[in-house]
Amino acid sequence: MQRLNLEEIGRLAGVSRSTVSRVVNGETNVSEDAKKRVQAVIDETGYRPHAAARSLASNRTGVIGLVIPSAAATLFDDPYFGRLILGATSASNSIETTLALFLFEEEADQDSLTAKIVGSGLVDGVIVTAAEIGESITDHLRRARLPFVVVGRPDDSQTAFSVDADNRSGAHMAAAHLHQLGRTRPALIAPPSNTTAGIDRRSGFLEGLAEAGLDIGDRTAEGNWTEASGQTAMESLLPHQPDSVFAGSDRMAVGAMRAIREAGLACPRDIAVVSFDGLIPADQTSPRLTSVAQPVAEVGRQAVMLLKAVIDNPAMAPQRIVLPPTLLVRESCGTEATSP
Amino acid sequence: MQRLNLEEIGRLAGVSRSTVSRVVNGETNVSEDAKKRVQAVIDETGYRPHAAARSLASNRTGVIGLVIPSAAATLFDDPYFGRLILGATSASNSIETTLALFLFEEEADQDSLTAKIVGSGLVDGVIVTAAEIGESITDHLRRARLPFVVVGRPDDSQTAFSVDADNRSGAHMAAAHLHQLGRTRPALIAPPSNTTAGIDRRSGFLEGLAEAGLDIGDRTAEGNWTEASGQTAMESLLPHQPDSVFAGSDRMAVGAMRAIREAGLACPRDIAVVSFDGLIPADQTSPRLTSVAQPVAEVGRQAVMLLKAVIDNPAMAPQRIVLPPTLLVRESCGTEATSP
DNA sequence: TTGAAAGCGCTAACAA
DNA sequence: TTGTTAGCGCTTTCAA
Repeated sequence: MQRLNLEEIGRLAGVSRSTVSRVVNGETNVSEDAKKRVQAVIDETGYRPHAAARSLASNRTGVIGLVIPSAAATLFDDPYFGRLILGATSASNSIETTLALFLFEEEADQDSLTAKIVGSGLVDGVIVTAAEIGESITDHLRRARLPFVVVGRPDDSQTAFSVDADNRSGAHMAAAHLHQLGRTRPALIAPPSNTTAGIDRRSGFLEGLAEAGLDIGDRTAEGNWTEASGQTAMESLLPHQPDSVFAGSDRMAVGAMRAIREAGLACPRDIAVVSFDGLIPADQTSPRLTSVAQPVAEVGRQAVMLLKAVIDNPAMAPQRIVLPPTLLVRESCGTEATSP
Repeated sequence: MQRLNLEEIGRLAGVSRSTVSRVVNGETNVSEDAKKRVQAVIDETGYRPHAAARSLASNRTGVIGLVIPSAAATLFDDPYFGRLILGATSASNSIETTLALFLFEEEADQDSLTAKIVGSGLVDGVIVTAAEIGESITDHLRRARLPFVVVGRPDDSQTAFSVDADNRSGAHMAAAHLHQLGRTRPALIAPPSNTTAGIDRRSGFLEGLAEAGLDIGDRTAEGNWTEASGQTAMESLLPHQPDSVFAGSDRMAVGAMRAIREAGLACPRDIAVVSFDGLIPADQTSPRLTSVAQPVAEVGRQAVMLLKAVIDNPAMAPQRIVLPPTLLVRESCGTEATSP
């Protein structure tokens, strides 16, 4: 079984390899007749262009990288990255490019992997998930002139391409929801303030509160995304007698609900809970969690599409795509306004 | 900024491009002196070989594929694939190869994606997760003579390379554990019988029971991996008054525990629960779930290593690697034997 | 609209 | 131990 090549297809179709190449690449300057003959031979033989040869000649690999930094071990405990990968893969498939995954496990990996990514010409561009503020990867990429798109909010949204969920407005919605239901003593379990998502969710929530004429007082604590931290935070909040709480992530909300239960209080009666993410299956909590759902897969999809655009047109002006979250109203906030 | 190539490095080091190539590829027939000079230039310039050119000349891409079939949307709700990807990526990084991800979302994708994978010469080999019995992907791969390793138990373990957790012995351990704790009326929530993992876990459990002189009676039901199915199964089991249950997956166990709780029974007092997977965080259930943990990341790692071996030595004899699970004893079975 | 020909950066067989 | 040379399969001018 030997590999078919352009020359061979050309021979079978009675044209030169150049013409076959033109047909394969959908160029227009080919006669209908030639095109038809060539296509027939291709279909018949199942010919597929050789990726490496193509890359070498065209300087395009048809591969994009998805870079996920930081200790990934914990990352997969929540469905976020799975969803992101899913969306990105789906979009990649739809545009005939393949997705390569790069996980940084340790700090040490970062430099060597980055060098490998930019140096080998293996990818046409990369998508970088900006987990924490102050990444150096993007610097490397910029220096190497390798097209890249950031998922999240980059430090310099002026010069970078990025796709993000609208954390700010999502958190704002959560505040409005609590207010609508008549809650007057909201608390906040904020996500880490060393992440842009954390910063945006916190400020969006406070903004929403202010708009509703509500005050957070000292009913605020910070968690680190985990369930345990949500529980601890809620425990520290209980003495301040909140009647509702916004947890900056589903997992922290789960912890918070446990704290509420263990304190002998009821959710939503005593304390309404709303969270951010919308990633955990509805029936995994009781009562089912009301949450601001961010469109994670769609973020992945759009990131791929944006990256493709940048690759195809390197002169493109920086662009930031912000995708709206949706409020999933379930039972953890109740559905009727509490009487004041 | 123009790309450095072998010729250029050779010029700077005063040798031919062949010698540089030899140094880069760690061949031994190079004089110490030449090697040193070349290496110095490489370090200085940050030269990296061009992946595509290398592939074209050597017929090796340095890329392996990880193929995850079936509707992936639901797959990421449990941490299994995340862990697998993690292990595979980590191993790939350690052997200087990169991992490309191929997800089949729909049946339709399967053929076109498979054709793309085998036809384009994009990968040196692939790892296939065999979710369900009767895959046709492996047939394609075999026909194309593309090296592949199956994660799970392939239909024909005689002729294929595979890596798997020892589902059978793991389930066996679960049975022994229940017996040791003095439980005499065990029930089984079996995983789907159209998966090899499901078959193995069921038979391993029954075998363990038999060995302990216990009988399952009609205390058996089948789930479909989901929490909801575990709950339904447990509900159907309750009338048969089991004093313990083995759930074939963590998620089904969570559902089962909910059914137990909602029936007004206590776990572990009335019914001990042991599950398989060990994937969900311990404190996510109450009581914390006793589970047979399968080494998922390690399976991914070993699959990569085995694939590399096959790629490097195509004549290798088929090999199956089975990794032992470990019993995570927590509280859902109690820790002391119940009095008979 | 077509074909001829050069060359992408590398490996590997061969010769020296 | 080293260098020379011939491709790998494709894209892409350029000329016809």
